[in-house]
Amino acid sequence: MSKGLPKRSENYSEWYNELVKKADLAENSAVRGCMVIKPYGFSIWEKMQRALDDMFKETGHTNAYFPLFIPKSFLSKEASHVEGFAKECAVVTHYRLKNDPDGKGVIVDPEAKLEEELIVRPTSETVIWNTYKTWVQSHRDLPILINQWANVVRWEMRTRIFLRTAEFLWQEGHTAHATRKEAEEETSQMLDIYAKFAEEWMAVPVIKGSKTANERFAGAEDTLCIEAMMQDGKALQAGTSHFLGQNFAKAFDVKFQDKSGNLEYVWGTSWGVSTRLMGALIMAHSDDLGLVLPPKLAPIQVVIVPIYKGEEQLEVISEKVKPILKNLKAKGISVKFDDDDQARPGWKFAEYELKGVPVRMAIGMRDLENNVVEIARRDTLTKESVSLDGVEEYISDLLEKIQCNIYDKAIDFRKNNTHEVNSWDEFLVKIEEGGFLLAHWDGTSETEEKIKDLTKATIRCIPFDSKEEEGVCVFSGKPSSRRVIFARSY
RNA sequence: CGGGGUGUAGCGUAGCCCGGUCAUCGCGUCUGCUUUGGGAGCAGAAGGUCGCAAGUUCGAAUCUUGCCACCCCGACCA
Repeated sequence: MSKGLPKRSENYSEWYNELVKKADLAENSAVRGCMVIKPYGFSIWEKMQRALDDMFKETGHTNAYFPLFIPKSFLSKEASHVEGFAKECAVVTHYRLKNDPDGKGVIVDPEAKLEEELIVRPTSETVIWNTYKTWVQSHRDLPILINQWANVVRWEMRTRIFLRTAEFLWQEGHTAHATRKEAEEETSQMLDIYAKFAEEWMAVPVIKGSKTANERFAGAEDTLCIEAMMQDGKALQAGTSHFLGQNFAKAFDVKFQDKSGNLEYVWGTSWGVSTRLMGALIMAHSDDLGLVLPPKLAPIQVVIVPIYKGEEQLEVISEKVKPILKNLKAKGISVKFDDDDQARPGWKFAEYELKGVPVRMAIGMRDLENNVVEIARRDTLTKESVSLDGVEEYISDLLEKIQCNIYDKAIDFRKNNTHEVNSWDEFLVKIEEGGFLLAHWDGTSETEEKIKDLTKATIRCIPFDSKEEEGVCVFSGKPSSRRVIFARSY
């Protein structure tokens, strides 16, 4: 482990790449655009999965699994859906290899060509709706509330670890309902869950809103999203929830008989968050010393570093630490006692800072004499001496404080980097400074496109909470009734 | 797919312009002793098809050509 991370202020993306590697979250793999998620990184993802999965279950969803491969013909059934994904699909054409006749390794057996080529799922709407068709006949079969945890593949031209990889892990919820209203409610309920997760677990404040037509999911009638701001001022879409209308029901002929005996098309939703959230988590809180993890998602919440000379002192300290470990664990706090003799305290301090462990306790003979322990916070980098009596309570309160503090910090950052702009000149200046711009927009795709071409900024969302307000489009001067959020994004 | 860059020990690098004891240095690893309150010190040791292939040459990490991989910037996207 070499020391030192690039500075965020000097090269943000290099800082990010190095941090991901040095904190042992993930690394690039032999396959271009794909990543190896390492144990430390994966355990954060597992914590995210657990929290989200619990929330899905609480709202009546169950998990299931649909296949990785999709018949090519399925993709072409929903016109806009094909258009959205066709350019980035991996295609399976053969099912067998054979030894190269020239003796060099293996080749694809030309004899073993598939009759119908298979697409590696970029998302599963098509297989799932093709299945729902057989599951739904009556209104009694509805709603269907299913989620799956899976990997998907989108053949991206440019990839970035966690933020955009060719293969990524995610969950995709796919629900079917009898009424438009119910499907719409589901769509917004799931968005609320994502927002709650982002804010309460990840400590990342998000803005809820809907996407413009340009940014909408291919195949959806409406796409809702949560948008977060990263420390470089760029926006990151952290989750999406789609109201599919009857688009997929019509494409796959999914009908049900309602109470009065009429045949109706089913209403659908789909919603997902991915390992991209790992990128959001990293970029929202971390600093030049390494990761800063919210306690609720930290694989190790507290690390105890003994400071000692010789076996005997370590013995004494270990004895004192034992009940603390036990009590913290009893409170559901994950704690590690690092008595590894191979590394010195200073090295450990730096290492756990790099890995974002929220609380560090250092305990040596000097502390024992005074019945105290030194407690250091990762988020503020402050240290203080705390009495050993009732230290477990103290830690448990501190973890909550840290969770709140990093959320507050992120919210302040967003506030300081969000600006209302009212003229095109102002827009051009502010967009270079980064952050979110609240501006009036005339509602047309043409204007949105032009602004994107000129500034690389897109409309991240039309926020739900934006107030009705008369104004004129920042670009075209046409009338507008509410502000939207413009930003450069990941 | 365009434009730029990089490829030398597990990791990070010097050397490349101007071919010849040049394979450099740091981290890490191993051994021993001393250390332990912010990335330890000393002594010793191991570790390399210089991305791959062909060519030029008496001689190639260095020059030429081709290929491969990765990174950055664009087009595309969660």
